[in-house]
Amino acid sequence: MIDLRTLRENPDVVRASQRARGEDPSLVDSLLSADESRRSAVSRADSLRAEQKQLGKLVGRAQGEERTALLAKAKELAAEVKAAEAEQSAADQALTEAHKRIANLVEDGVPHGGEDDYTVLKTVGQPREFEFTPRDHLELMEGLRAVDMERGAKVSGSRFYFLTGIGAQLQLALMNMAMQQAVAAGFTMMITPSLVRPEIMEGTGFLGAHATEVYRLREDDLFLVGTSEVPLAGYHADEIIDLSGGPRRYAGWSSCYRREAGSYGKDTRGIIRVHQFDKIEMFSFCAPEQAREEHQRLLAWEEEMLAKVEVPYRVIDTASGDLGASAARKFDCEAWVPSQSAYRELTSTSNCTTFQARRLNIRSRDADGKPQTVATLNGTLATTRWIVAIMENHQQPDGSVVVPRALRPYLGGQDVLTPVK
RNA sequence: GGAAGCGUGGCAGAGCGGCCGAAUGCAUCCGCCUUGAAAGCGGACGUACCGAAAGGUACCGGGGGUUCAAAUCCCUCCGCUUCCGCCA
Repeated sequence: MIDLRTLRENPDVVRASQRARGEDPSLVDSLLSADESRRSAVSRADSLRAEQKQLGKLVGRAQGEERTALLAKAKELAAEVKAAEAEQSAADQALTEAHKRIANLVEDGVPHGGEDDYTVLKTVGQPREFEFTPRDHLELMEGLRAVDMERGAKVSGSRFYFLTGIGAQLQLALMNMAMQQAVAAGFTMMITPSLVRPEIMEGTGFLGAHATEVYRLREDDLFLVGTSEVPLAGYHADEIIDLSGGPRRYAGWSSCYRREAGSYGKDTRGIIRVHQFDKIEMFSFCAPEQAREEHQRLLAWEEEMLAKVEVPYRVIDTASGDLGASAARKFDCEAWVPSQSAYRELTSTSNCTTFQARRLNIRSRDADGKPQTVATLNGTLATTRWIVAIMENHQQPDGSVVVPRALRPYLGGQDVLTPVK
C-alpha cells in the first residue's frame, strides 16, 4: 500500500505513477475521497464515544431516580454510537479497498512503456560462436540423463519434471554455491515454509493482478508460495525491527510453485517454464532512504553469481508498465540462451520501497526513535532455470557440458559432464 | 482426531463488569550521588489516528455478541502448552 500522506500532499505524483503503469489515474481520486470520508467518520465516532464514556461514568455513580433517567439517556447514546461505529467500519473497509487498488509509486528514472520498452543497462560477455549446431538444454540434459520430463508429466502433469542423477546434483551445487556466496556477504540463511496464510500472501501483493498464478489449498486456507520472498517478507510482519546496524538480509531457499495460467504454449520445452522449481532468494529489510543503494547491491550480488557460471548476460531496467504491483523498480539479468538466440531472465531484483512493509506492518526506529515503515527488496541468486543457461552455453559438439570453474567444488571437482551411452 | 489449560506492554507477571491503557518486578533511558563504576535515590519509559496544543479516541491473540459500560461475561476463529490416540 502506498503512503497516504504522500497521497494527500502530492496526489499528482501518484496519478503520474498510475499513468506510467498504464493504470487508471482516477483511482487516486477515489482513494482521496475514501480517505476523506473515513477521517470524518472516525472523528464523529470518536466524539460520540467520548460522550458515552463520560455518561457511563455518571451512571455508575448515580442512585435511584437519577440513575434511571441517566440510563435512558445512555441507552439512546449507545444506539448512536453503534450507528457511528458501523459507519466508521464501512468507511474503513472502503478505504482499504481503494488503497489496495493502487500499485506502488514508480521510482524516478524507470523507462516508460510496456514489456518491450525496457532499457538495456549493460551487456556482459559475448554470445559464443558455435562451430556446430548447438543443442537445446533439454536435448543436452536428456543426453546426460539429468532430467526426466515424460515421467514428470506421468506423475504430476505437464510442466513437471524429475531432476535425475547429475541434474539433481547440479541443482544442489548451484543452490549451495549461491548460499555460500550469500552467507559470505552477511546474509542469514533461511529454509522457509512453502505454505503461507492468506494475510501473508496478501501482504506481499501477490493476490492482486497475479492471483491466478498462485496455488491455493482451499481446504486449509493456505497458499503455496511462488518464491521465498513471501515467507521472508512475512517473517517480520507486525514487528518493529532493529535496523541500527544496517539492512537485515536473508537468503531463502525454497521450492517455488506457479500455476503458469495463461502461458499455454509458451516455453513448453524443457525446464524454462515449470510449475515447480527451486530458488535462492535474497531478501532485505532496510531503512527507506537506503533502499535505492540496497537495490544496487542486490543487483551486484546477482551479477557476481552470474559471473561464476560464466554465461553472457545483459541487465535490463524493466519498464513501468511491466512492474509488479509492489515494485517501484525492477532490474532483470537475462542470460543468453543459444538455442533461442535470445536473452532469458535468470534473476530479478525489485525495490518494493515501503509498499509491502506497510501492508505487513513492518517498522523500525528512525534516528529519533520514532517508528517508521521499512523498505523491502528482493533479488534472485539462483534458480532451476539457471541450469538451462549453463547447459547451453557450455556445451561441446559431443553433447558434453563443461562445468564452470566456480561450480566444480560443489560437484566433487567434476569439470565435464558427459552423456550417458 | 479426542480431552484439558492458556494467550495482558521489550520480558516476567497482577488484574472485583464501571475509579484500567492497565499494579508490580526486570530490562532500557535521563538525572542525583561517586575520582570512576556498582549499589542507592528521583524521574521517564507501548502503538495508531485526530488536534497547533491541552487533550480526545482505539488497541489486553483475531472477529462477533451481551451490557448504559467489557482486559474482565458469552460465541467463534487462530496460536501455544499438556495428556491420549494415530501416523510419516
